[in-house]
Amino acid sequence: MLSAQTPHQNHLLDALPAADFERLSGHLERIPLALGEMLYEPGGQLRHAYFPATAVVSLYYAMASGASAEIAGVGNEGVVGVSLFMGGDTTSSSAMVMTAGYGYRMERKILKQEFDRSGALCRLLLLYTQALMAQMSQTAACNRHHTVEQQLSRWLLMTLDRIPSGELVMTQELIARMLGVRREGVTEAAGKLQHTGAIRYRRGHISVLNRAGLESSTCECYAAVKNERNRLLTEVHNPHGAFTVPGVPAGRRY
Amino acid sequence: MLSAQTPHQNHLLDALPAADFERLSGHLERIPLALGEMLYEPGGQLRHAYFPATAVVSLYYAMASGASAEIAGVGNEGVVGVSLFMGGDTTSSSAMVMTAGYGYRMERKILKQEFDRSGALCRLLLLYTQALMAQMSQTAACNRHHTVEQQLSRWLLMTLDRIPSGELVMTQELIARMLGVRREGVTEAAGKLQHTGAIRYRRGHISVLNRAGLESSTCECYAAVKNERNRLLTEVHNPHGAFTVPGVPAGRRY
DNA sequence: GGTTATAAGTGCGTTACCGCACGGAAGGTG
DNA sequence: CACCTTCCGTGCGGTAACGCACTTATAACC
Repeated sequence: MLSAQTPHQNHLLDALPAADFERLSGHLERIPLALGEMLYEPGGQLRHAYFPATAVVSLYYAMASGASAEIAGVGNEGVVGVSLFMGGDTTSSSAMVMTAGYGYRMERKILKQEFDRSGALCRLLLLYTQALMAQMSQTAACNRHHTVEQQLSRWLLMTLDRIPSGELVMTQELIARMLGVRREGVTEAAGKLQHTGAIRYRRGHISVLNRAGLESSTCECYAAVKNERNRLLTEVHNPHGAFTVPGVPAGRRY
Repeated sequence: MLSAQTPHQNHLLDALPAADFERLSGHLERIPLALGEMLYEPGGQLRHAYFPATAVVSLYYAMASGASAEIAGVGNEGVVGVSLFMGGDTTSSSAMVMTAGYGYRMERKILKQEFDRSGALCRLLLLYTQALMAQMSQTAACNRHHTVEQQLSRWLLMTLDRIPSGELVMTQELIARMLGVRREGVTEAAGKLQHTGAIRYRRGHISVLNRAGLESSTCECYAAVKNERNRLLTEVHNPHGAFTVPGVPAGRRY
């Protein structure tokens, strides 16, 4: 379980006022999330919500043909399982761990209870859900109009923003499934990015050498999603803002 | 304003228990919605939420290049302006009336007040928002994998489900902008559908002659969105279910 | 009823991506 | 070290959709 002194590194949890956090901390279970682990599948009953810390999770839709497409990614900025508090309990999409790491999970019942208190967590969850919708919208538009190279760059940048290091453990095959394109298409696009020096590739590992290079290769969608999230969740990125409780040592939040 | 005896024909409003509806009816303003009318634009401050009755509204994203892509459609099953109660107040997408008709609008402040009561409307709005997210997800996946003809069929079916008649007043140009494809692409796809006898086209009017034909031309996405919406909002389509208040004449709801 | 704006159809070269079938390389395993 | 699985690179024909230029039709308007 989680102590108030631990830097837990999920922005939503971090943004909670001390009182709310104290009430919940005993119900937050720190768990490892392994690459490829399914957090939920279509129609399955969700039992927990997951707050990623160092892990990154993909929400994607699997078609009848076997093809798939990522809807949105979730990392330390958000939570997996919004349908728990939205009331639907499950979804028609799937959630898979794309970058191994750890996170915190909370039981469905506890989350619902807390949500129904209409307190800080409720407000944060709703705001995050709107940010998630913005990401979904952008994904839909991006799928329609942008090239594989642009989308790959976007995907790398968004994942990079969610992990502590500059290295992604990630096969092209998996990226291709998420982008909903051929594996060869990813190979080709990644080759171009490697050629310009933006990334370096070696068998399941991508090192980002030049962020600016990626940013110039991507489409407007990356910035659009990021801006909208910042707008909606400023206090989450600014923990000494509205939610800071007087008397709490500055060092409590990182 | 709206009397409780009026069949208002928005499923969310109709699903409200009598007590909740009474409280709100004075704040619901029946308004015409004209083709092409913008209900909101990116970053603009929303002042009302709109509950379409016979009108159909498109939520879409406009890219810097001028290209656009529909994110989701909203008709009598939903509400335009979820960001009002989600807390973000505005969005990065736009909302335009695609089929003229009428609807009901409610002031932002009133909606927020009611939402914060955590009553029936709150619950319905959250469930609808999840259904909207499912639609967005499906749009993203559909954009990635399906042909223009499949998407056109889906689009026609979804619009058809939201209007009383079998005739859509709609130019190919506008459909193309919403699907994010070329106008010629729509011409070609519509030509095929007309050839098989599914629809009939004449300068800005589409008559659906054979629903089953459209359904066989579309992808799984149409049924997926519809099923998920039914799952989430069953009581909305079954007004004599959970929300029916004893003592209210059966004829009150149509 | 002739004019005009708008909507819809057509043709053609171009392009991005697909599907498939390989060959080759990296890295873990016995 | 040799092996073998997994991952990555490449080539090639096929195709859906694009961009552009243009014609034809339809309805509305004076």
